[in-house]
Amino acid sequence: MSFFSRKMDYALLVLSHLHNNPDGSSAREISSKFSISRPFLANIMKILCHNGYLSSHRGVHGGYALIRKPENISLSDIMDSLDETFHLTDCSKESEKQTCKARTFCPIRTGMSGVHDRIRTILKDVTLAEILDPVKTGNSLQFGLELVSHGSIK
Amino acid sequence: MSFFSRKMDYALLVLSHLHNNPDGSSAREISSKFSISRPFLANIMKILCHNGYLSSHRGVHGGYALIRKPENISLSDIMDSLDETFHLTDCSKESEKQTCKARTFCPIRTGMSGVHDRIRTILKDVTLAEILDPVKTGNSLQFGLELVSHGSIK
DNA sequence: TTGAAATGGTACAATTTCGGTCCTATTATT
DNA sequence: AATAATAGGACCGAAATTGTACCATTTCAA
Repeated sequence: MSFFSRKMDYALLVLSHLHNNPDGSSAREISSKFSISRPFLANIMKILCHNGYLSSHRGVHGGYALIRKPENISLSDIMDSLDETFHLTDCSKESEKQTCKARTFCPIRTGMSGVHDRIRTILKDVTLAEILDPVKTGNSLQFGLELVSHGSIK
Repeated sequence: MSFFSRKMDYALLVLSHLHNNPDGSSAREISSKFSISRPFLANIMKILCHNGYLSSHRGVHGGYALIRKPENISLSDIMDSLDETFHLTDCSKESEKQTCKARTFCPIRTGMSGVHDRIRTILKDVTLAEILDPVKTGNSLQFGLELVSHGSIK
């Protein structure tokens, strides 16, 4: 399985596309451009709109437009909006009936929490702007270059 | 969903427990100590053994023992052994029929790759030793402290 | 020598999550 | 009036995760 769900991928695509099309676009247009299921994409756009990322306009020439600045949207924000808040383990979910019977003497709980925070820090730091233009942002410069030489995604 | 599967959690528990019990232990013992399904845990221990982390000994007083040093076991290693190699997106899986039809013009591929590498770096850097004793290792010191003050896992 | 306790291997079943569909209502444009 | 779009749901099938079962083999001890 992948760390990012398809919902998350598509949300990023939507936000990206709308950033490049300031006049807005429709679910039909985006689904066709990226060969994605239209109803599925529509669901995601509804969510993004509901969470304040997009403005919506009904009717024949309706559609969505991006209303939040990419610099102010973190990966963590988006995941939260999609109801996919990051958790390293079940244990790190705060609410929920904690079924783990070893909490009081769990030998890895503290150590795992450090890892949790390190990954969460990345997700909070990386913004949509950085995803869209990785070279311009200082934070990701090294990694953007590393990508090219390593070619971890081909 | 959690980033780490239950398999991964249990594997860490096993490795941790065996580190604290250098003379070895059995699946029965560990499953009972942590209130975990014995057959399920047994399956995981088989895998860990098969991948060279543990030595096994059959028979009445048999069991498993840790044979690799915690400092030489990264989270990434364990995930790979469990057949759960980290991928940020489907796109970052190299083999597999790449079904994404937007590869050539995907606006987020490069940016995502940077994030992929940053998380992968953490998973490769963090060792079992660090999980077991987060304060002693320099790398995680800051995060170990952050944990206490933030209390992200309660 | 027999039985119990352990691993080895593998197949199978239950459950949950994910990815996606469908339907109806509402709004806006032409 | 027709069409194209969003709004808000319920719903479903497939796949992954999680857990079980079974049987064989090894080892030790009574």
